[in-house]
Amino acid sequence: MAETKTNKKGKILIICGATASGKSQLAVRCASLLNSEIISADALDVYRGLNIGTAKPTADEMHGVKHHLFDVVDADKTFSVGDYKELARPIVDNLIEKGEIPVICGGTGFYINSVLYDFSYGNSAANLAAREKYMRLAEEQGNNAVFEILQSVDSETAEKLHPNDLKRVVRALEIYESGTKKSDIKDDKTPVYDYAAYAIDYDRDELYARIDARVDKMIESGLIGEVEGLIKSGITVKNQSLQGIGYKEIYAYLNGDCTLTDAIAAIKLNTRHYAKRQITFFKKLQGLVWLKPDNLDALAQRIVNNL
RNA sequence: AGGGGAGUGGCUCAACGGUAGAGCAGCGGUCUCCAAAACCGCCGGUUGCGUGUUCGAAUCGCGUCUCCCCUG
Repeated sequence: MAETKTNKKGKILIICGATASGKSQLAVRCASLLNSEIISADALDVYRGLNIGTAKPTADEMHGVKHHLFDVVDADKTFSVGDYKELARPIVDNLIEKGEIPVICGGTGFYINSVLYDFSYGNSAANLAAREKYMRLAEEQGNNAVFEILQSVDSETAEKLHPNDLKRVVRALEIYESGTKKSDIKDDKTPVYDYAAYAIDYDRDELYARIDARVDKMIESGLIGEVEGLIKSGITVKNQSLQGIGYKEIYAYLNGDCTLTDAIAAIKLNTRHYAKRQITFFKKLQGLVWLKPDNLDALAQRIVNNL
């Protein structure tokens, strides 16, 4: 008998934070020291063919550490948290079973949460038909019309949402149509794993400067060609993959909607906004330690020693 | 040098006699299957400078500085 009282499944290391803060490099060093593997938690790294714009680590930068969840779907496919959770959990569990400490590294907090917690996400997968129906209604009669429907079927959820937050209002309706109410969900908010989480905390100015520099480097490295290639293979802005920062702007440029200068400026700006949202999101992660920038090897050593 | 136009929050612009509005940027936040997405909120100007007219000027006059265009 003597099952340990803890209900946690094991220990994992999370390296998260804003884009361009050095997560990937730090994670590789940690995984190296731990002799473990990295699981990416990034909404765009999962796509094949998106390399430069996503700043995916090169084989060289991986230092022989095994990386998971890169290039697992084609660029014309849709992908969402549910898919992510389904792919990530088994990998994490396998590593734990082997006695290793999996290193989850990424900037998509929403995805990280999906492995950390047992959220049920409304107990219903995306219902495209319903989604389309309500989106059309919103277009024809306005956001409020859709919001009012939600108020009538699930007022509790409606109270928490702003009428203009169409995506969530529609999703709540989608859940309602599947037979449950979003407000009926009572998920346990206890982490499934025992975890340690770190992020590198650059001063805002410095982070923004790093972002600008990285965007310029992406252009130099051939981001435009990468987007051209995707377009040639039939990918369009309608595909999630091309809606990523760096991709949609270059697409607009190639489409003649703006100058290259404008496109580059837009990529930088959107990336800064994105970084800010990431920081806001991660502030909610319990126990996250914000590290002051330092030599990455030293930081990794400290992190590992504290595990 | 002469003629014309413009100077308003970090940027682009609105108000054209009744004590200055907006978009963008910036900052904060939300987030349970599109999350590199979507959404919400907040701060910030006394209007180049000086002077005059007026009960009252960003708005009118004069002077001055700066910028742009045209002519030479």
